[in-house]
Amino acid sequence: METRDRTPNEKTGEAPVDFIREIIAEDNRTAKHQGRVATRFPPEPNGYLHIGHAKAICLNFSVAVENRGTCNLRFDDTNPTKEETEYVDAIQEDIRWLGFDWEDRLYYASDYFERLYEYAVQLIQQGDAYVCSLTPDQIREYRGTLTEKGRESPYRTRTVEENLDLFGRMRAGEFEDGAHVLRAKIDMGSPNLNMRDPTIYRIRRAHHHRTGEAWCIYPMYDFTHCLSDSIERITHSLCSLEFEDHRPLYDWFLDRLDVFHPQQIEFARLNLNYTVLSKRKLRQLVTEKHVSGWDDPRMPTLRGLRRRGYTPETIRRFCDRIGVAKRDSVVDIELLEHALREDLNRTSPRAMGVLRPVRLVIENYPEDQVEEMELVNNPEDPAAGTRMVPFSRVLYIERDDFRVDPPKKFFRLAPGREVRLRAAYLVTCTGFTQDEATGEVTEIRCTYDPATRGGSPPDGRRVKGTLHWISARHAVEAEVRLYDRLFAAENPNKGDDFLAHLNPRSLEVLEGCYVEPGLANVSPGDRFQFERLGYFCVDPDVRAGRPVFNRSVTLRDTWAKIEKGKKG
RNA sequence: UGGGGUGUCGUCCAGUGGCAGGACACAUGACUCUGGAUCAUGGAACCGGGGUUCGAAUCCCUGCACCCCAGCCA
Repeated sequence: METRDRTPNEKTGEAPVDFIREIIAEDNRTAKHQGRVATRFPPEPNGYLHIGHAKAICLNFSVAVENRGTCNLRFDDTNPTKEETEYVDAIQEDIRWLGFDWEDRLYYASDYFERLYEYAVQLIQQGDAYVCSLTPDQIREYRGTLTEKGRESPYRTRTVEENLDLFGRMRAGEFEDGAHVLRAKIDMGSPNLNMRDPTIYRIRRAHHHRTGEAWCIYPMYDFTHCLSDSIERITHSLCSLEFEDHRPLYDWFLDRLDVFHPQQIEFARLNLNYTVLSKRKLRQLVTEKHVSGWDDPRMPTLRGLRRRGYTPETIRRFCDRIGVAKRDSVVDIELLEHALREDLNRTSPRAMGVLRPVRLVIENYPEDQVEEMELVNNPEDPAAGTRMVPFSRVLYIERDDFRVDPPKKFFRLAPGREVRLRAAYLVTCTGFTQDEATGEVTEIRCTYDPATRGGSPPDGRRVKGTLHWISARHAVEAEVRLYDRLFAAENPNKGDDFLAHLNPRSLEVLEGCYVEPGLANVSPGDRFQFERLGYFCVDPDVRAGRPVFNRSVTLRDTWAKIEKGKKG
């Protein structure tokens, strides 16, 4: 695994550690667990993993690796009505893609159902749990409110024998769904609602993705999670902030049962601006078809990011950079984009692609001549070598690269102006034709200077603009999908309708784009930097002979900024 | 009005009694056959009010703001 790059500490020169790594280091120092470090990533298989999960995955797995410890993958599958094998497969695939390995430590909370049942029996025997026959509404009513204490259930005083009998019959399927629940007997007067006799088992006749119909009672999260951690001898159980209130309960079960006691530590989950990360909202985007699926390149899911062209390295590096702390925060999406550019700049081969083509005719270039121009594949990586690209009399250039009436600081092509065609020749614009009705430029004409082959004028004259181009005769047609952020509002969660903030221009599909002939036979997942435009990734949707590219992210664009600034 | 948390540049993260630092973003300049990359420079913050101390982001007191909790979800 690559070295971490967290902010260096001035005094020690070492990467500072977050508060969790600090706690673990201290536990190692005091040999709390004989120096053993065991973490786990515990997803519920009821949805696809997203960038927020990546933060937790990176934390749990990295902390384990750094301490020569282990990180288990455990599916928290205690609610059969919501969980499906489709998700357990997808989750494993995504974690592997991210680059983490749980080796043979794949577990399911449902593996522990029998032991959990025995623990529940023990609780009953100790007088720490009872079967409650209140209805859900009554339970809620008895629970009290944030400011008022709760009242004890009339069933709270059932004898151990009666509870044992009832609980056994719950398991045996003698009761209707919802007729009874098993509750921990703690304190209805606790200011912490979680301690007001929480439900630990409910009757629910539903097909479970692993245990099938074997059970009709299922344990609740609070009971299951701490004991699963204990069974796996997890040393540090990392979870998000909203479980802070649950920690006393986590500890209570382990103390009452007198079993191995992991430490729960909470950290702030990731929030990203211009993004929603709640499973409910992501699901809604999919089911209501605001996106094409869980892997739509605009989705913050790992599958979406992958299809967009993100690399595992980018995501891991991003997670390293955002750090781990307890305060709620909203990370700027630009930091993610920066991580992507940084990675792709280093690794992506360059290519030329003209997205919105306009014909450029070189009047003094021989009609049938073709020259092969040598282009550098990656200036950041000399080992990537060079390639030959055909050049001829009729080319396509980017519509944006020509202006009839150029604004200040525009140093691309315009009537009378000279620019460089990348790695080819210097050309001077001699004229253009326009559509009479629309005013749209239909063709640009120019002459070239044969002495500038390769792009370097022998007289050393400076040319400010360099344009990318595609030889019309050799052009490969492509579809290009221009993606932008899915939401137009910085915080789409604000207000009661996040869909109202959808960015209407989050996807623009361009047909009739042209790319270098070398890109005729690309494969899904191949990444390129289209010079001067951005990073692009080949989509799985390739149709016969016509590649489809997704724009992962644009290049930083100083000119766009200048233009935008003028208008604003 | 109960309980649990959190407040440091625009954003994220450090700093744990001794010059408030890094990254992203922003701005300026250098360089450049990608208006990319790279390099240099700059502006920019300790929630408020008291107190302790030679010295406070850090310790104490007191306000304030924000987040989470009333599933038989996780």
